[in-house]
Amino acid sequence: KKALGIVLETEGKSPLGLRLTGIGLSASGDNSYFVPEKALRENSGLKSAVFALLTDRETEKIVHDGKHARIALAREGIDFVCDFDTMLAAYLLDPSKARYDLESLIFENLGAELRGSEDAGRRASFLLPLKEVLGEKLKNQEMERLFKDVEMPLSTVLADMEMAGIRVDPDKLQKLSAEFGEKLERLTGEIYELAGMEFNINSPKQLGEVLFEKLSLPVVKKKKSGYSTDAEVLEKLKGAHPIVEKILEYRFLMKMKSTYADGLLSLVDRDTLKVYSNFNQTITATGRISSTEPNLQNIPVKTDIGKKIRGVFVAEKPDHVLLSGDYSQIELRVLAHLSGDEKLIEAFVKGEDIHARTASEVFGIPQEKVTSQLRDRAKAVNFGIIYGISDYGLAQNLGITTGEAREYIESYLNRYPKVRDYIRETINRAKLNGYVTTIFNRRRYIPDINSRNYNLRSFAERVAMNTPIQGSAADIIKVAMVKIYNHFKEMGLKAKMLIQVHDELIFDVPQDELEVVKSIVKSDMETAVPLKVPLVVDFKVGKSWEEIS
DNA sequence: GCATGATGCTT
DNA sequence: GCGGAGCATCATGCT
Repeated sequence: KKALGIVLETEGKSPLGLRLTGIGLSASGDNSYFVPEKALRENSGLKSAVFALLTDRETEKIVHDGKHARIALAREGIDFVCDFDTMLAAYLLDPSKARYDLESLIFENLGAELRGSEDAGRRASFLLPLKEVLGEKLKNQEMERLFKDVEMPLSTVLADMEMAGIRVDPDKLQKLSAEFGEKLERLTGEIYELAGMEFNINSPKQLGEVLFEKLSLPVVKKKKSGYSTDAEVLEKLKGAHPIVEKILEYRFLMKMKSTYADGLLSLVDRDTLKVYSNFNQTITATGRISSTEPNLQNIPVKTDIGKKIRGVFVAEKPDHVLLSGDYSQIELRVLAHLSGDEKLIEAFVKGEDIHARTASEVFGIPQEKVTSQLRDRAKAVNFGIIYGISDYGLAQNLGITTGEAREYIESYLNRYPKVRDYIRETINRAKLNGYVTTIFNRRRYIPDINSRNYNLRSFAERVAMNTPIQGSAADIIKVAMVKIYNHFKEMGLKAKMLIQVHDELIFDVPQDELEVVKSIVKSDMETAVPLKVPLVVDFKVGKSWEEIS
């Protein structure tokens, strides 16, 4: 196979406004070419030759940011899939870096310094040598399969998700915004009345002065720059003055209006009535995907008002529905797998209520006698284990003393001894190697693990134990996404993957495809990676995201 | 216009 | 002094 480095010049924002303005090509060493926009706009022989090259099976296509390239070329009618994405390779080699721009990679790996004026052809000439260096490193670190079989194909899946977009109902959003706005106006007046003055409620500084100086409320917590006024503080002050509850409600409604109602409205495409999120593959240190503009991974779900926001996301057409498939307790199942703890494995094999089972174990009572309060505490302990437990954090979360929290943790680790072993071994591995890994050998460096600073070291230890769990769960859902995408394509289905929210996938599905799509998604998600425990996926179907939450 | 802190939303 | 991983908004202070 002949290798070809490709650098696209583009203008505009992805995916709708993205325009191709030039192509740099380099087949080997010093030979590089630049195809300007003018040549791409006319039906020249050059243009068809270049476009043919971009889909040539016999050419190994090397690109920096293949997802972006796929989106840019889709507008030109090209179904572009690259063979080696240097951005993804660099991300796997060190997922904690702030940026993965081509210029830095060329400097770091090849020692060449590019001046700003270099054209796309010249930049393309570095892609082949860069690929050699990064590819060799991936091979040495046993990440070739993660790269070739997971991340590379996933970038195609994500590109198509970004281009698909998600349909919203702007009228519904507009009404919610107005409703929030009216309530906020009323609250603003009431807060000014109770404060005896007007001030900017959105300013933590001014709010702190009103609460703790003018109204003399007790100071619960301080921040670097003064009083803390966060929700945790306000909850404690609830009984002290009627203004506190009003402020809590104001904060909540302001969040709903500014971030969700108005924020979302500003991103709706007026022609398609869709939002086109960016699913970023090289941001998180653990291997998760992130989402921006809009962030579709933090749409409210916990409150009734929040759920109304989800109600604005709808299926694309009248005869389509939204389908969600979400992994049940994937991180605890990954922990059961990684630790090999017999009792934890048994709980999942038997299909038990895992939090109730934990409560039974930790508090030493039969499962039938577990109250909802004890179950909630056990649930917090389970989260604590996943996030890298600290007695302080658990105590904070449950409103108990650190001593009690320490007892809960000890009890848990005594009941699940191999989880204790697993945590100890993981931290030791981090200290020895300087990094931890996931089931697919994804790697994260933990530089502070041997720090003499207790805080830094403790944080690093929590990161060391959390990353293999969160990262392995990310590996699993990524594999599932690639499988599902390929199966949809093979079967010529119209169903489209729209959103990934860490342990959940959302699809737009024509009604008449629902049953076949559901069975594909179920088997691909549940058999994505064989673990020592079963993977269980729950499904919901509805016309809006609210209905499937 | 840009960076940072405080805050709050998700999994 | 602090639970893991993110992103968006507003206020504020700086260039």
